[in-house]
Amino acid sequence: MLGSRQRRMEAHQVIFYENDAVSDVFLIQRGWTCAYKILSDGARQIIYFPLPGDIVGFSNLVVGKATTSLECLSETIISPISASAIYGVLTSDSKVAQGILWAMEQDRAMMTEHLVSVGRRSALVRTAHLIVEFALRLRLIGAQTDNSFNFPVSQGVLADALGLTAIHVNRILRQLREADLMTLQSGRIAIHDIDQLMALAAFDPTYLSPPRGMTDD
Amino acid sequence: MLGSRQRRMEAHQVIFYENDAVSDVFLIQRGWTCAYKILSDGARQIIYFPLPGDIVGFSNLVVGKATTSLECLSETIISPISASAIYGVLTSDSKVAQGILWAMEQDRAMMTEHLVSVGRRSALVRTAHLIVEFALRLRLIGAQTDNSFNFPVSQGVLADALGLTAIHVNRILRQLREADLMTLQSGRIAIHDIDQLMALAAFDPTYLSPPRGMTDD
DNA sequence: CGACCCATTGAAATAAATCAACCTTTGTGG
DNA sequence: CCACAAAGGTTGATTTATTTCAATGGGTCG
Repeated sequence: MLGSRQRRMEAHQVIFYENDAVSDVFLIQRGWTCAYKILSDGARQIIYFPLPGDIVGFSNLVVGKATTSLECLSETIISPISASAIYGVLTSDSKVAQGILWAMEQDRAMMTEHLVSVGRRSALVRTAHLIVEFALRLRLIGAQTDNSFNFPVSQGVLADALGLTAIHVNRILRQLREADLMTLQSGRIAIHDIDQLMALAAFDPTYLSPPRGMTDD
Repeated sequence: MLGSRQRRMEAHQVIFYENDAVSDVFLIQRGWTCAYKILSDGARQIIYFPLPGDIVGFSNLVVGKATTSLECLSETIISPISASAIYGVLTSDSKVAQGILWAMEQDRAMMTEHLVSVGRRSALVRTAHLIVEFALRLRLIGAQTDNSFNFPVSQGVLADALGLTAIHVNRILRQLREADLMTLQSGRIAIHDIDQLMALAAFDPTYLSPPRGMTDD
């Protein structure tokens, strides 16, 4: 079965580095990770944050090596899936194939939003947008019951995701706190007013939900 | 055969708008296009520029509607490919399936670079990077023989791609011109020093080339 | 000819980065 | 258990990149 093999990893461990020879794809079973690139000047740009349920590294399949690095932000459980398993599935079970395509699309949709954020949203709106995305994704996978959740992401990491400096992220978080929208404290986010936060971010949640007929609803 | 049906479109025509019900995917046969999103404040973020040989709109397949808009920048020829054709191909011909996965990856790789650009590269470097990407892609598809090429992209459009204002793009282009690296004039880019331009952009071309065993080399 | 889009340039304003300092928490080794 | 280092967080002052505002000129198309 897809994803039966499991590997446990610690925070700050790297699942793969850019350019590593990997053809496996990884299903995140548990924990927070981030996919990023390092520039020649050492700057880092996080591309997106794979969470449980996400499949990461389709690039590996096609290219035979990793095109981004993937690092654990918390203790994490992953299931490697071999290239041949994926190809096998693509050429036999069309229901599963559709699921995989959906995962690819999910991926892509988040990258798209991310790009829109970094290119055209102010630091404040951009940050709010990412936080809302996290909250909704966690709700979708059932990892968030009340309006708060663990958030093993330092302000520096957040900065790399948002294309900002850690210092500026800190100031933005203060703004969000002082506006009573949300608080980030000791590795935990508490959302005080999700509606206002979504309004601030002009957040359109449709890109996060699977299409009709995909789930059992 | 995939891509035998052809549609001709004019510059500024829109192939599909975000949220249009389309399940087709499109093979660009000829011309320049751009995929973008419009924000609620009217700002536009271009996600990437599909060129001939690219397949656009895998999202359509999975979601059943377009997740970005796709517009022609020049006269363009496209071939619609139905969802069923894609699925059919995915479940029979694994050689073609691999090609399609490669196209998806290509897409993704360009988006990644784009995101890295907008998040972490200066306006100058970012602009240079995009121009170099164009030059190399055109060379790969055989559409560029000497060191210049048609470029039906206004400075405003370029700005939307780079997350800058048209005015600033203009100033950046002046810098590139005055440094004798490249010139953009009346819809044509002339590259004077590709090596220096690539050095400036810290351009790593590997993400543009198909993997070993994919082509006939 | 007039309208519109695109390109260009200057000056002023602003968002975010950088520089610098200090504080808190966490983990580590003596 | 304390001392210390290391990482992360907070805040202020200054600088810089980029935007915004404003104005002008060149094409092109009806």
